[in-house]
Amino acid sequence: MARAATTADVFNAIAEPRRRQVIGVLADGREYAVGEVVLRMRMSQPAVSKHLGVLRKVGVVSVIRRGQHRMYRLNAAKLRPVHDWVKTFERYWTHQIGQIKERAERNALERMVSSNTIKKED
Amino acid sequence: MARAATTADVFNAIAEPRRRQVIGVLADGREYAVGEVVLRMRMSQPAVSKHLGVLRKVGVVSVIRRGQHRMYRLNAAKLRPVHDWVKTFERYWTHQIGQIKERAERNALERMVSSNTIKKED
DNA sequence: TTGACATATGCTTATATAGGAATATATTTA
DNA sequence: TAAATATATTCCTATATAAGCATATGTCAA
Repeated sequence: MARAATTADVFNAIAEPRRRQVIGVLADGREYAVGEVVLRMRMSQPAVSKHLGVLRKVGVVSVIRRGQHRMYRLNAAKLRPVHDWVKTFERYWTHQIGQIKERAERNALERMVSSNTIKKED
Repeated sequence: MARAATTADVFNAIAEPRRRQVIGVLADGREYAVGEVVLRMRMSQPAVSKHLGVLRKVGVVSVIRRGQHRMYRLNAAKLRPVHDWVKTFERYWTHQIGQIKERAERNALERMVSSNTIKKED
């Protein structure tokens, strides 16, 4: 089995740095024509178009046509699964780091006691 | 240029669902032997070993050898770049959604005015 | 209609998977 | 030493890039 497609889900889509950069351009919530994105990034027009295409397929951006332009807009809500998933680890670096470390070590000891490494003492 | 390696950075490493699942097992901060992870997931031992290998290369997990076991532990701090990046979009779904939408539309209108679509009226 | 402009798409190439199966490499125990 | 146990590694294959280049498609303007 090969790697999942970049369009498989948001996690895969944002794995590419250039794509996060594109998202960064749209981050102010305004809509941008492809050409405007190209100007703000050091990338070719086809490359930008393709990245926008991936982001569109996963719903992270939406498009509407206006004249000869295609206006792209960020649909930040689609980033929420990433946010929610990684947020569950917030506690590991938000203050009480010491406490958490301690608890982990205490638990580790607990497990050692019931591990086969020490089964001799049974 | 091909897709970046899964070991290129955290974003690529966590793109794989199975890998997030492995992280989920280690999420309590305790250390786990490979076999324990295998038991908690419906995956072969080699598969788990490989995923752990990727996570180790990007520093998301650390290993220590204890007897014939390899104890893996989550190093959640490495997930922080993901957290920090996606956190900047929190405002889009945390309350005031209406306001933000409004602002975006107002800006969109502003841009329309100076766009060539309406240049006729010049 | 013709040309200028904006954007998407097709093609090519090098590279990297993820998982299964088999096997190698410890390490412990009898 | 041999068997058992735990984990890593190798080989295999189908699949999917990302970027550059050329080109197709669509739209506006004169």
